[in-house]
Amino acid sequence: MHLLPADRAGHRTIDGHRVCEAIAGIGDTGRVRAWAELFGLLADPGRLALLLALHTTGPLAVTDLALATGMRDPAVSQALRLLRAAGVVEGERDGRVVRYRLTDTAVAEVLEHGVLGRAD
Amino acid sequence: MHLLPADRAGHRTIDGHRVCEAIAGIGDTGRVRAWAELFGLLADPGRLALLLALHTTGPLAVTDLALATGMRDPAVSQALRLLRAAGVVEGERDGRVVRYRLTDTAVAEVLEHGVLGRAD
DNA sequence: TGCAAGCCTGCACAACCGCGCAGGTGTCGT
DNA sequence: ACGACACCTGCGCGGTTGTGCAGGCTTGCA
Repeated sequence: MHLLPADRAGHRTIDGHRVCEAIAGIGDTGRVRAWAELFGLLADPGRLALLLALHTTGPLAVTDLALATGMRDPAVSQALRLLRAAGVVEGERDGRVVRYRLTDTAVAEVLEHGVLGRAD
Repeated sequence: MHLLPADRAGHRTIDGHRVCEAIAGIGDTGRVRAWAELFGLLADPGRLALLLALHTTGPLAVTDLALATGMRDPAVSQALRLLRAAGVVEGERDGRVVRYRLTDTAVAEVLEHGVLGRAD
């Protein structure tokens, strides 16, 4: 198991074999980056509150989201823009109202297993 | 169910009842903040790789972590400092080597249910 | 048709973050 | 005791991010 990329070959190691094991555990760099980006979307209290609201009560309008979270509507709009660009939420127009809903199952599961359903 | 905080009472709403439902779904603001902070720790590719390595292969030294992730040791040190301040990892000294291990069960579960054990 | 509501955008500001480099401290081997 | 090693810290830089304000656009209602 020589998973060590060649660009870092001439270095001392403490445990040696464990390094390869760790590299295997880290896995594909692209996947790590993708997940880091996803976690970054959850790293803002405003966005996290929005996603929680959308996850628990389904489609919601921007104004109601602003009211529920205490944010101003431009902030909500901007947050939803990011989330929409990431494919996490989708908005559907109904007259002059746009209702957003959560579309990403990975985010939904992280919310469910993570922040909800936990005593601590 | 009038969960709407008094500071935002004189506003129009689209759905009304759903707003209270959403507020209930969001829950305690402090908890949301705490989780957002936790997700923020996972939002960096370097830190996420470190945590994955620690989670899959157990205690690891700084040098080995730097080798496994491709980061330089000051970067690893700084990342571990943040994680240690947050109570996510702990370091144990063994001579001039410090081996770190994952101590936060919430982070471990998010890693397990989230980035690992998933086909997409 | 005119007005208000709902939503989006641009701009400018401040704050934060991650990184690399250089240098410091404590520990082990000789 | 001396040098090498493992780890940590301070400093400064560049890039990114969240936010507020002001204004524009589309839609519904009177």
